[in-house]
Amino acid sequence: MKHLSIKDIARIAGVAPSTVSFVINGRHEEMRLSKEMVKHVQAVIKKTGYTPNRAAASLRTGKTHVIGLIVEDIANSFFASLAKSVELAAAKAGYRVVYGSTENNDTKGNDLIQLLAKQVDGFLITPSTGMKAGVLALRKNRKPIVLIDRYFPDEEISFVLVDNYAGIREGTQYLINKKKKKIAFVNLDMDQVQIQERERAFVDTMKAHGLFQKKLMLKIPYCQDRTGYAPHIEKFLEKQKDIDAILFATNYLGMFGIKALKEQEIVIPDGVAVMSFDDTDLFRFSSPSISVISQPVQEIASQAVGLLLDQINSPGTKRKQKGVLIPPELIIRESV
Amino acid sequence: MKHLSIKDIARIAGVAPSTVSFVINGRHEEMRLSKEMVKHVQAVIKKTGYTPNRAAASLRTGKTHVIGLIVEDIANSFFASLAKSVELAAAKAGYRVVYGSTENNDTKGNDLIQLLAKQVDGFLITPSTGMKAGVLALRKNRKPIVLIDRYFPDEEISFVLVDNYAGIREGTQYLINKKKKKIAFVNLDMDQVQIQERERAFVDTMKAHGLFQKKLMLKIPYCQDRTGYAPHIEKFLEKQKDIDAILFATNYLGMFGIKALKEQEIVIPDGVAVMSFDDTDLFRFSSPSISVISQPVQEIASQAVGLLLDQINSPGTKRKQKGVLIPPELIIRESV
DNA sequence: CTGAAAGCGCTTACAG
DNA sequence: CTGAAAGCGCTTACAG
Repeated sequence: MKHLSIKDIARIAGVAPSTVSFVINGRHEEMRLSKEMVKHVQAVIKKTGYTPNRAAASLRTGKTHVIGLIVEDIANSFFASLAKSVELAAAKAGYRVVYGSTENNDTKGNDLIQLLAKQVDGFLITPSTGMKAGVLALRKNRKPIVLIDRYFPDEEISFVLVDNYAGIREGTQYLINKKKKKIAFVNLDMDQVQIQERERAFVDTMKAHGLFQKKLMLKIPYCQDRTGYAPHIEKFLEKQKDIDAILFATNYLGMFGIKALKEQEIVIPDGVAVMSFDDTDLFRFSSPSISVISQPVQEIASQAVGLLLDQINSPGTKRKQKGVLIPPELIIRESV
Repeated sequence: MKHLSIKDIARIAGVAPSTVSFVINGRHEEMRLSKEMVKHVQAVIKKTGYTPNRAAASLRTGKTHVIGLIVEDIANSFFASLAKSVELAAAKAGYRVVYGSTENNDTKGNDLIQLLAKQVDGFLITPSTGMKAGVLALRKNRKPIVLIDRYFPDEEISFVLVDNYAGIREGTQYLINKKKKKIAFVNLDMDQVQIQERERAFVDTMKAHGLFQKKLMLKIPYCQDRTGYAPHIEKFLEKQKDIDAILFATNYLGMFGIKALKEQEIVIPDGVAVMSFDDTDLFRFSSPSISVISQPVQEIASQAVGLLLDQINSPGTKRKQKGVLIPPELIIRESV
C-alpha cells in the first residue's frame, strides 16, 4: 500500500473519481449524492486511511490552505502567544500556518513576503515601516492580507490591533487618579504607528490634567540588541529623581526599567509606581508584581484570522478593508 | 501579466522549458549548459519576476520543501526560541516551517502528525509519551523524523536534546561545592525521559556525597493549567523549613517556586540558594537574578535541522539513527 | 447521479 | 545542448 490516489479509492468503492472528490470536499449535498453513497465512500476512505494529496489539489485549485504569519520576532513572548492563537484559529478552518521573523529588518521582511507569496493563500503581517512597498505589491496582486499589531494609516489594508491610544490613556488616567503628578513615559523613538499612538495618548492625557512635562518623556532609538535599552533608562532615572510614576510603552522597556529601578534602589511602588504595556511572565511573577496594559492576544488572533479567511473566501469582492481595534485590558497588580 | 509559467519563460527566452527547469534547479552544470545560456535564462527570470509554482513541483517530485515542527507549546519561551532558530536554519536550506502545539495532549499530537504527514518532507517533534505510536507509524512510512527535547529510549529514532543528566549533575555539584547540605529538588512527576534523567542526576549526585534525603524531593503531577503547580510548592516549603538550596527542574517550576519563596519571606540567596533548569527573561531580570542550567537553543535547532535534512536528502539509506546530546551551560547569577 | 477527459505547472527520461 | 511528451493527483465542466 504505497500511495493511494483518488482513483484507487474510486476503484475500491466502485464509483467514479469525481464522486470521491465530491465526498471529500463536502460537496455531496450540492451534488445530490445519496446518503448511502456518501457513507459507503466515507467508509472506504476511512478503512484505507486515504488522505488526498494537497499539492495536487493546490495545483488544480490554486489554493494552498496555508497562511503566512510574518511577525517581528517569534521568540518574543507576545508574538509567540499570537502565533499559538493564530495556529488554533487557522486549524479550525483547515488551514496550516508557516511563519517567519522580520526582526524589524525591512529587507528580511520583504524577502519573506516574496518567498511565501506563491505558497500561501493569505498573509498575517506585522509590518516594519519599510515593508510598505512589499505589502502594497501583494495587495495589488490581490493577495489577501491582514496587518496585525500595527498598520499603515494612509493605506486601505485591513488590520487588527489593540487600541494603543485607549490603553495608554487608561493607564495614564489610572496613575493620575492615584494622585501621581510626575509621571514619566518611556517609549521607543520610532515612526511606527503603534508607538506614535502610545505617545500621543500619554501627551493628550497628561495635558488634559495640566501635568505634561516634556522632560519626563524618554524616547529611545530602536536597538537591534535589546540590551542597548538599559543604559538609556538608567541615565534617565539618575537625572529625573523626583518622578512618582513610570509608564513603559513596551514589554522590553518595562523589563529593563524595573531592573534599573532596583539597581538604583528605588522601591516599587512606594518610591515610584510602575506600569507597562504588554503582559509577560516577568510582570506576573515579579515581586512586586507589575500592573500592565494587556493586549488580548487570543481576540486579536481570532479576529485577524477571521478577516483573512473572509478575504480568501470571497475573492474579487471589492470589499471595504476593515480596521479593528481591540480594547486593551488594564490589569492592576502590586506595582501601583 | 497574470501567472507566468515555465513555458512562458522558455518562450520569452527562446529556449526549451527543460532548459529553464535546469537553470532554476541549479542543474545547469550537470547538464552542461553553456554559461551564456544560463545567464540569459537567469536574466529573463529576473526581469519577469517569475517564481516557480511549488505545488506543481511538489506534485511532480513528491517534495514539499516544508518541515513540520511539532512542539509542546509554541507560546512557551523555550519552544518559541527554538522555533525561531529552526526557522532560520531551515530557511538557509530553502525550507519553510509549519508548526503545531500538542500541549502534551497525545491525541492532539497524533492528529497533528496525521494532518501534516503528507504535507511536509520531515518532522521535528517534541513528542509526548503517547505519541510513540504516531511517531513509529511515520517512521515505518520512511518519513524523516528528528525528535527534540526528549526521545524514546527504546526506539531507534534520531534525537537532539540537551544533556539533561549532565545539566542537573553540574548544577547539583555547584550547590554542593557551595557547602549546601540540604538541597531540595522540585520536579514534575512524569514518565518522560528528560524529566526522569534530571531526577536520576540529582539522586546520583547527592548520594555520591552522602547528602541524599528522599523527603527533599518534590514531584508534582503535570498540570494542564500551570498555575496548579503553585500550591504544591508552597506546601512543600512550609514543611521543609531547613533546606539551604532548591533546584527547580523546569522553568515554570522555578517561576512559581521563586514566587512562593518571596511570599514566605525566604530571602534568596541568604535564606536559600536557588537554581533552575532553562533560562528565561524572568530569571535574567529577577532580583536577585537566578542562576540557571541553560539549554543552548540555537545549537539544538541547528543540529536537529541538520540531521533532518540529512535524512531528507538521502532517502533509502539505512543510516544508523543518531542521538545527539548538547552540553548544557551553567549560568551563575546572584541567586546562589 | 455517473464516467471519461482536460488541464493545473512542473520535472524528467528520451530521442535527436 | 534542444524539444516534444508523459505523468504526478487532483477538480471540474460536460455529456449522458
